[in-house]
Amino acid sequence: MTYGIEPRTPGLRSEAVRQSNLTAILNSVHLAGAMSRSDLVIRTGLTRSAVGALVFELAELDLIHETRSPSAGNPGRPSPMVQARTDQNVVLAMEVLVDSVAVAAVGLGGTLLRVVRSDRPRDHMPANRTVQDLCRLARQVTARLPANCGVFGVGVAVAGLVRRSDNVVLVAPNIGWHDVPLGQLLSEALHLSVPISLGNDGDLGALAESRRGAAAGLDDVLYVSGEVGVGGGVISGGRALSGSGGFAGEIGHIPVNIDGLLCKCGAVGCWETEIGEGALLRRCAKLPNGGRAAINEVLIDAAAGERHVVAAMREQGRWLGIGLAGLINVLDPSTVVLGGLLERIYPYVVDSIRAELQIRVMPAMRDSVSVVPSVLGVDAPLLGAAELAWERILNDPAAANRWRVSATAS
Amino acid sequence: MTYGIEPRTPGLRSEAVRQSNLTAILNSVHLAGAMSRSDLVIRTGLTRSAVGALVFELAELDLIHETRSPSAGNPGRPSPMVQARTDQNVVLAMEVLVDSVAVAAVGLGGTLLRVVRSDRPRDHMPANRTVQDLCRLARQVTARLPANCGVFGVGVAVAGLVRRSDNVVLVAPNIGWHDVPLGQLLSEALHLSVPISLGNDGDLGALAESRRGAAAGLDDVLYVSGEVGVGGGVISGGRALSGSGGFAGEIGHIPVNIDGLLCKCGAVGCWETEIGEGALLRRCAKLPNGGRAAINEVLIDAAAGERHVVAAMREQGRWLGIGLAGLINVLDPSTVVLGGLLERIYPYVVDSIRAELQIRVMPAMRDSVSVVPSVLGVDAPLLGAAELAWERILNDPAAANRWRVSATAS
DNA sequence: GCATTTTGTCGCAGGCTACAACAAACGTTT
DNA sequence: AAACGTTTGTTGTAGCCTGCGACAAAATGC
Repeated sequence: MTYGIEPRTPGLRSEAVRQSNLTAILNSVHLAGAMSRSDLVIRTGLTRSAVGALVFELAELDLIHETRSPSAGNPGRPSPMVQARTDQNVVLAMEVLVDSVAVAAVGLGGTLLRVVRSDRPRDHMPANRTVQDLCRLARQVTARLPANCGVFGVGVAVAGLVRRSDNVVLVAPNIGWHDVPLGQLLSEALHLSVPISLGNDGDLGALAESRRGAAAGLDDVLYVSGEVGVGGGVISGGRALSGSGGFAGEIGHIPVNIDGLLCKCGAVGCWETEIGEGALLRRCAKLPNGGRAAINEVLIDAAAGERHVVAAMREQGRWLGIGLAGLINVLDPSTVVLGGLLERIYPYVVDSIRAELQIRVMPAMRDSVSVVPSVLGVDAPLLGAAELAWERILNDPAAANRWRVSATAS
Repeated sequence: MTYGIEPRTPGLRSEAVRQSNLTAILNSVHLAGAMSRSDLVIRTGLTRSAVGALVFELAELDLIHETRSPSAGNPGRPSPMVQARTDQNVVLAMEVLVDSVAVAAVGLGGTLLRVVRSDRPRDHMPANRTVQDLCRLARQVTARLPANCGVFGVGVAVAGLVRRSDNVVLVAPNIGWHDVPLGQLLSEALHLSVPISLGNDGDLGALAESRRGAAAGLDDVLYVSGEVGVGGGVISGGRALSGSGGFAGEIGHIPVNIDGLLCKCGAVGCWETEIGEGALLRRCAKLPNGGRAAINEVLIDAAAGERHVVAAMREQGRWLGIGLAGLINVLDPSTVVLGGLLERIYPYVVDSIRAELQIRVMPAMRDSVSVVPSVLGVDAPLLGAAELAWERILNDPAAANRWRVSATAS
């Protein structure tokens, strides 16, 4: 349901059709999993001969392969299954959060092949230490990949504002970074001559949940992730909402309580001050800097039904609902996905959220929106970073061999 | 600066290239005005021969025509100017606001050829009366069109929530409508066998300002229009943000003042209660229902520098800034366009807005966003409705003759 | 084992643009 | 005024890509 007017359209040459159709096929098996060739014919609307040629080309590129489909009992010649060559085509997905870093190999098709996480203190951390950590984890991951495995790129989810044009982390307040050229540092340290793409962890979490998670296949998704800070991302019309500088989705700092508390950002009454980790600990009379341990205590108390913790959760949910209501009125998502800390407290806050939405969201939208917990959990940003890294290949599969690098060469 | 991953891609046939390239040419002269054929070659990246063939086809369809370009003093063979046949190709643009209706003929290229407005009381108005009014105005407009003029469609901007799939106005609180099949009613009453498209006035205002107004050519625009209610629209990545049901952009009801006033929508502290017409009148100690006359008085007082009106404006601006800050943090627009009442009070509120944004918007965005008044003024929703009506032709120019209807035939 | 159904394959036709060579129309220079 | 250089429209050929129709292949069911 869009105003389908296209923006400035550059001219197309006839080869663009081939490229677009290769993308359609590869994207199908990447996102929807293995399917038969005749499924692809239906999905794309192309003819059997066209799909045949396209599948052949992708198989030549070693991106997909065909297998005999198990006879399903139908009459007629069986159509071979087309599936992504997951284990021979991977990207590295990395994650730089406030209190952890992680590296994973993600196969074409979205399979998480190997994951290595490493917790770290919440102190401010110099960038080169982080780069060293990431490289160490990356070596652990690549060492265990099969010999004939090709690596196509690196995607990095960062808990901060990222300038995508040159892969610089402009600000990562909770990590203490400022104008860190993370892309360049990684590229020099990794010894892997593949393209590196950075993205905001909230944006990439949203991407992952809308592709493979709680909102799989949905085109209008709001993802809210409460970690130390509150981040999020918006998928609208199937595309990530990026904004003019790529900074869209800074939902932690929408003003919701004008008479509220001072936020780390300098303003008063940001949403983060009411729904962040600190707010929950405050309401439960715990030390606001108690970190993960304190949160775990709170969750245990909540599960036990402790009266004042349950009340704190209700209040937390009320503020969650207030902020969500505004966002829903602006964005009209079909689904709101709650991740991070918000996923963990979901059962205790969902009722107060729904009550608040019932009051504050315009009727047409309040009946259609659903609020659900994340299903990808902590893996969401990693899987989103992988999607980001795959983008180049998916948009031009014919050029795959130009980007493929042997995993063991590093 | 987008995460350029495309959503589900259907297969393309080779004719899609022609269609896309025709669109590129027609869109160029529609949006950027007349330009030479060699300009089109540069703009599209196509070859001279391809552009030649495309321009020839569009001229055959009577959508564009070529004129000898005035010799610019350069050496070389002069390139003919290509321009839209504005006066032979029009759409009807209609507008249903709370206290006025309007109809215009808008030529290809966006020229406002004829406009007829009609004010009306702010009472609730039955839909068939409005339809009659629109038809009367439409006859006045079409009667004065040239004889050989073709009409391609009707676009309607409505101050309410619109379901675009079947052109039904779900709710228009200030007009008192509920589930009105306006598209169907108009289609029966107009006796014009052209497609009708409805859109929300805020969304269409945003579209117009981002195409031909204060944010012309910009891809990430937030448009806020304070009329009786507060509406708005978002252009993101060059596309109108629509949301899952097409209801996105209901920015009047984001919660900003949790201890504030009861809104007509039933919630407390909606933005509309702080920046709407009623809020301004309240702060100036006027009757909240004084309507346009009272607003005019306030503006005269403000221009005269009356102390308490200026103070009221400052407070109005502060709340404008608070709400805008949240929206900017979420959407990262390059430009915020203020329309309707907000355009008229712009000079008196802009400083308080800027001050508030300075505190509340994240650093990376606050330095890049600009807040400007509308340049299309009251015509913005009409011009947006016209863009909506042109959409079909722009996306498939070769089918133009299938949709063209003689203006005098009605 | 034969009919039926479904699907892959092959050759030809149609549509579209790139490319290169040529022609046309301008200003400039001699 | 004529020759020259420059820019641009035009024309014909080649290359790319998909649709279409006919045929072959591989399954089920009687």
